[in-house]
Amino acid sequence: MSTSKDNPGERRRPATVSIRDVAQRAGVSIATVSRAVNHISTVNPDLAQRVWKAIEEVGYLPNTQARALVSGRSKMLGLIVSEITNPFFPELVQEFENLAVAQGYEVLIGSTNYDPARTESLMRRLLQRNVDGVAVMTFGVEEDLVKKLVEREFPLVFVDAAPDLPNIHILKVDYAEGIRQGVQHLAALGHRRVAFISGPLAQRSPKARRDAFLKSMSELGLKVPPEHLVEGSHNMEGGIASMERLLALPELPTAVMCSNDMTAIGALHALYRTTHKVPEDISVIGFDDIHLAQFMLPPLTTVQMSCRDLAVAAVEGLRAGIEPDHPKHGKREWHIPTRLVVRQSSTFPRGSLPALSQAKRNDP
Amino acid sequence: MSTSKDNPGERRRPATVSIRDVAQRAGVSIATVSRAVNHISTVNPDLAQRVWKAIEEVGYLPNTQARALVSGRSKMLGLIVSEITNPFFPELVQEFENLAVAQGYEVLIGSTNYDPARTESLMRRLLQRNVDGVAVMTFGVEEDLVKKLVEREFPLVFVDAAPDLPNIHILKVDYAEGIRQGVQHLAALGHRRVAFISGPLAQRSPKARRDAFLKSMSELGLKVPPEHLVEGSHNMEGGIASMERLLALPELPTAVMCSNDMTAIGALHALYRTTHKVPEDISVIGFDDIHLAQFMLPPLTTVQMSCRDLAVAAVEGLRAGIEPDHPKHGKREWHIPTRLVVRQSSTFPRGSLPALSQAKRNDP
DNA sequence: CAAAATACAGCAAACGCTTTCCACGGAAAC
DNA sequence: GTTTCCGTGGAAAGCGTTTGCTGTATTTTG
Repeated sequence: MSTSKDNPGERRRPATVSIRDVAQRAGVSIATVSRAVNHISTVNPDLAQRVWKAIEEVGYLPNTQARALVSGRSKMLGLIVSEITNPFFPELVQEFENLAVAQGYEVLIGSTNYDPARTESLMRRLLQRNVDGVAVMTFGVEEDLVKKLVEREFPLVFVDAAPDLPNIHILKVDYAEGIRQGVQHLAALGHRRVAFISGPLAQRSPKARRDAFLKSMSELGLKVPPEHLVEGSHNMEGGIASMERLLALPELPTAVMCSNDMTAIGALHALYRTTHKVPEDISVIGFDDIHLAQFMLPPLTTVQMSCRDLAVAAVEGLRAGIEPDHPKHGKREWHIPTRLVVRQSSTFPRGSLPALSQAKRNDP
Repeated sequence: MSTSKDNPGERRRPATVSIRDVAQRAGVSIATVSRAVNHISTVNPDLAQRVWKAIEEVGYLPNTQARALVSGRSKMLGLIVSEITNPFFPELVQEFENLAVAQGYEVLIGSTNYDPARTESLMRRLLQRNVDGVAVMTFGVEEDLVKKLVEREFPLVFVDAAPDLPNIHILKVDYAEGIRQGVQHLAALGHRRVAFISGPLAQRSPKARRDAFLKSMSELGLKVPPEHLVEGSHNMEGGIASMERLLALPELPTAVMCSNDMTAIGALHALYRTTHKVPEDISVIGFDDIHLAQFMLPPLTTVQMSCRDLAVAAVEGLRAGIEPDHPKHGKREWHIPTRLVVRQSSTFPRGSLPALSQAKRNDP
């Protein structure tokens, strides 16, 4: 029956306004209301006018669930991140959400916290809620996570790497570009002993960053002794611990690159507690360029990976997989550039004059 | 017709497994499957067993949308925050989400960014998605935001203040408690000139914090000259700017309390750039106790407002409003305690000896 | 001016699920 | 042995939308 029956007291929970109320008010059938709402051209403009007026008057909001049921599209997207409390992700979430909402989608966010069980149940939740697609923005994909979804031809977006299957989109972050810029920046300043604090190497993306670092170093003929490669955890605690390990070394590096900004911030903190000055004694470079980076002391030189770029590609990728007539329908790979942002946490190594005089080359 | 009809090739987009597939597989009616899924006691255990087995085999996930449509419950909660990029909120979101999910709810998150238009459309989105309740955790409620929802008897949770209406729950944060502890802590150390950097005073909660500060100060007979009260913006930029204004004063305060941690962190940064040392020259106290606080240099003394407490109260409040037989059904106010966490950003004012003169340290 | 084409409102059938109603037994009560 | 009752499962009625089809004015065409 219509929600707006004669007995106004006997409603369900929320006195929800349905399409029938609008129809009654406007004196038309619900079909006409539906068509008016969806801007279907066959409806008489006068009638449409009347319908819109009625909608305004009764305060009607189309029920998305019912719509989803019949259209098979929930207009919801899943967004999986590894840790919402890592400052990079809120920035990404923000961008993603803005873009998605602008396209009429709602976003269901979940964080894996690197816990497979949690990830498993997260996937189930998203499927059950009938999301139209999922962007997996955790920078380290658990393999089994994919399988669950790949079977159906489900629109998915991954970062860095993913199986080569229809409707699986992939955001190829160009780590090499930005990291090479960072390494060359340091080398040009005269640094020869550059250490690297990585993320958890079990994950693909931290590994890719470290590899890019090693490649860039070797391109310049610079050696990286194994003790200059330490494994962090992509958070501040890991950055602090890793930096402390580096500081315990008999021969200190003159510069440290970090796999992400939180690690770099942790490194800065570890250094503040010592007598070593940043950047005079040790230069520090981060990765991500989170908002916080520019407020560090000194402001952090870092490799920027724009979360706007990431979000745009993710949403477009998803839409391309969902909407059959999306312009980029065929596209499956999206290039995400990175670039160095020089601030004040990097300078000449102590005792070395501008890069002209590479006087002290302790490293062959 | 049934999804599992004779022509298995002609499905809609995602080859979704429906309740009918399970029924067919288990050789029972869909009603039986439904009852088994919902653990209704009247179903024969043997049959239930068979149903569960079939569910497992075909990989069935109940369609939440369809469920919501008929039950009138979407099992989704709205969570409104002011700025997802403010580190306090991701921590809150995380807690809230964990609790909600544990109760079978999904969470739709939105940030207002202090923009009324954005807030307006956010509300509309949430209503349209049929969320069962909304927690408005932005610490400064826009009045008109309430009206939209209050008309229906919609479960709502607010922080600090809200109209006195059925199903409107309110999280009363006990600012006085923690802030008094902070002020007394400073006074006990010997501070007499304590400045306060507030949040945007147009909002209720920043104002409440400032009032709590003023009250605590006057309780101790300490005067606060107007120039020691500066208005920040609850972010780092505001903290930096406000601290700089304080530093330009002819007579500096010996301690600064801040309305939230990001402000305090900004203040710390502003101080680092000068010759003033924290805490030797100026003590700094924050509010919130975000994760970052303990990693500051020096680790930040701050008033803790547990976002776990907040999240628990918010979820319980919402559930109390949604589920008619919830234990706390009548409850409408929830008390959120705050307490001082002393770290290393606060100490004796320079030139003053330990607080012998001042009676006794009376922080609990 | 009749016939055909067009425009467009309304009916009714899904969408996947829950819930209510009812029929069918068998067990307990008389 | 008949009646009452209860546990059980099948059939059907929605939940709020969209949409294909039907039907009726209205307009265009020959």
